[in-house]
Amino acid sequence: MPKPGGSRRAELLSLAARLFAERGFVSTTVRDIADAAGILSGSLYHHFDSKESMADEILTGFLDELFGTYAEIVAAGHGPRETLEAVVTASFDSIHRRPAEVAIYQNEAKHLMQLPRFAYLVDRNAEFRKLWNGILTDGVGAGVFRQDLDVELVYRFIRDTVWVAVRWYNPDGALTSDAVAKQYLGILLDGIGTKSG
Amino acid sequence: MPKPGGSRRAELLSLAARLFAERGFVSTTVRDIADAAGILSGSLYHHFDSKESMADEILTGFLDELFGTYAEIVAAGHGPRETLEAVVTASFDSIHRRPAEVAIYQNEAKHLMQLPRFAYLVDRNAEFRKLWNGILTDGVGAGVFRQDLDVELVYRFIRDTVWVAVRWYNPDGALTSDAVAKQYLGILLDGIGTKSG
Amino acid sequence: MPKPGGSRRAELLSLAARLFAERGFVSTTVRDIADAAGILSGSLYHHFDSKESMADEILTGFLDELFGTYAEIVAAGHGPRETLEAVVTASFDSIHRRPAEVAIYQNEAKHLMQLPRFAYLVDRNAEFRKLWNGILTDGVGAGVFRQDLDVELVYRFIRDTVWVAVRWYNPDGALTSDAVAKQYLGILLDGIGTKSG
Amino acid sequence: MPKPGGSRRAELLSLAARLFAERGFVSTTVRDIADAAGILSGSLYHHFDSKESMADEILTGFLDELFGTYAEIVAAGHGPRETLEAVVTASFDSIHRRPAEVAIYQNEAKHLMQLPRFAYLVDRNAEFRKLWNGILTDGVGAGVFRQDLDVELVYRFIRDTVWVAVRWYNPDGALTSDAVAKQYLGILLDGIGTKSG
DNA sequence: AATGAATGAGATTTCATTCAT
DNA sequence: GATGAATGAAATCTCATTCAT
Repeated sequence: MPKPGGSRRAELLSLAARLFAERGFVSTTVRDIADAAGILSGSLYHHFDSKESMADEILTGFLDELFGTYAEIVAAGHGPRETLEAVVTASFDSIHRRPAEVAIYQNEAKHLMQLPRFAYLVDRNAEFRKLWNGILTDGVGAGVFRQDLDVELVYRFIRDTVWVAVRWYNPDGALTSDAVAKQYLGILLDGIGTKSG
Repeated sequence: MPKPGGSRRAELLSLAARLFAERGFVSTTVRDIADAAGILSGSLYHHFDSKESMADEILTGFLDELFGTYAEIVAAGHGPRETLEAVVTASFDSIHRRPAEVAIYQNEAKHLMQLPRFAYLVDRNAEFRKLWNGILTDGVGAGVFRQDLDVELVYRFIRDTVWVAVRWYNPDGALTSDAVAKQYLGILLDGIGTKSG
Repeated sequence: MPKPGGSRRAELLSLAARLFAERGFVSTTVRDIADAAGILSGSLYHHFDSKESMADEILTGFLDELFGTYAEIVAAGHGPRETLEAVVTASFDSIHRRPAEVAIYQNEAKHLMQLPRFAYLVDRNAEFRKLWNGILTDGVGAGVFRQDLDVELVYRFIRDTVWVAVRWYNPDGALTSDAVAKQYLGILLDGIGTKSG
Repeated sequence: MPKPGGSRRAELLSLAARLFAERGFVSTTVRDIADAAGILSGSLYHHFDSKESMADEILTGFLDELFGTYAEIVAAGHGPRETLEAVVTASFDSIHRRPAEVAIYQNEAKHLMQLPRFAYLVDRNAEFRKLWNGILTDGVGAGVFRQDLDVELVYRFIRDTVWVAVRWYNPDGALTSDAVAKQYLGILLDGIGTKSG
């Protein structure tokens, strides 16, 4: 079980992530992954001790990176509006750079979370909620966001809209993740209606 | 194979829908459904000829109803803003009334769509896009929505935000689907920012 | 369980025979038969107590008739050659009149014979062999058939060639079973070679 | 899925062929085959992807060999009588060497042929008919076979008689396939009747 | 005579995983 | 690092049969 930075490991994880994202965790067979890697399914077990552990490693790596980025943004100490813009932009950027990982997180977390080994997903969810909800609450308190918002509801709307974009966002397309973020923030902050609408 | 319309069939479909929504289509076993119904798994095949055909029937029924409602709204002939409000409200209402069906549509359509028997999902998607995109385009043309919108992008944001709500909306909770719709439309049309923000 | 001459019974047996002949006994489901009769599979059990008993009744009826005919031929007391011609002709005729029954006998007897309830098939086989083999032996003894024949082998060749014809003989075709019998007897008795061949 | 050619595969196919021949394709369970091989039924799927594909491989292998032999005979360029003798003898020989395969071809082809994957059986049948029918037609034209033969009928009689022999021929018995062939050709060419008969 | 619902046994197949080589 | 063969558990599905109504 070669643990440290084997590049073969990384390749295999990347393949697995792509397949998990495309077909779903349960529907992706160990043989699918092995086929994609050009080896036999049994051979995968020289690298990982289970299919679950692949998903685990994929998610852990992704979440560590994502929350690291969030931490940096918070550490910068900007106001609620700028912070919101930054986390939204960073989130769309993570969709751009790690689409497979985001998709797995989006689609599988709910089910995986129920397994003890994935308990950390529950914690990450709580952490995530605390961060985003906090930004909104601060913003309402600071008067930069409307006073009549149901913060919890707005939090959910934003969270879902941002992450679900992984379903259609194309990393190779003309529309950059920054552009998507800008458009979304425009709508979110000012609405789609005209003054007269 | 009893005719569609038998009440036992409907009961079983309802149970299946709930389980498919909770655990996912692939992870729900035929035995799970049979257990829930208090019969043996083989007995289900007296009513349906496969697990797939259960999903088929669930989705067909749901989509027929949903698009029927949409058709009525369009037929009413209101302006873009009112029409948008009506379809958003109707969509949240369908989440309220058919949460399992919406969840299945959200979570499984992408995979099921690839099977020939579910080809109609592709058509429904196109129909859906045409309707919602059309409302937005009309609204921009009529000056009730901002001229600088990327309509396709806004369409996706709205679509995703509305439907993904099925993940957290609780039909038995205090927050009604109408209230959710109102909040969302408020944000969508006017943004969360204050004038001064 | 209506036993005596119900015409519904006869209809159902006829349907079953056709299906057993076409698809094979094991591959024909009770539901196939019920479908063909326009009733539900459970309803068949008002007429017969099992799928096996249908096959039983079909075979018994057919064999009684066939061996009745053979008995009449033997009772006529003709010479070996005429008797052989008569049983061959009668056999092709039974293919004409009862193609489904013959096909079942041909294709399923080997397997059914192993079940206790079909033990009579073994007896019938022995009876059949005794009759045909006897005719050939008599013929060789009487000098109407060649002295150098391996009677057992010739018996098998004739038996197989005649009965296997059920696979291609078409009761509705232009070629009558009598014509087929004549052609076959011509070949059998005189060969296909020319004197000079 | 190991490449065709693995020796384990060949062993398993041979076992399967024997069982298919004895019990019939549908009545032979995958477990029967696995039991005979001393492994679990699921393990068979390491080598073959379905029961059907086993039958497929068995039949393909057999037919390739058989038609190869026929091609050699035709290529030898003998007259109709010698060619007929050669193909009949070769056919009885194939019953001797591959009794299981012949039995499967005899008993199951009719049903398997209806499946798309076994469409080649239809082609082989046509090829077979063309060859045998051609020999007979040539022979009638050349005057070595009687002028009054219904060639199509004779073709069927010969075909059936030869192949159906698989039902009783015993590869381990005293009667060799060559002896059977000689007896049959004797009857076929000269008849069983005496000149005076 | 038939329906509608179910049983229960067993079939084929899937697949993560193990392990000797 | 990989192969090739297998396990074992569980999945979907089939189907003859039963039985209350």
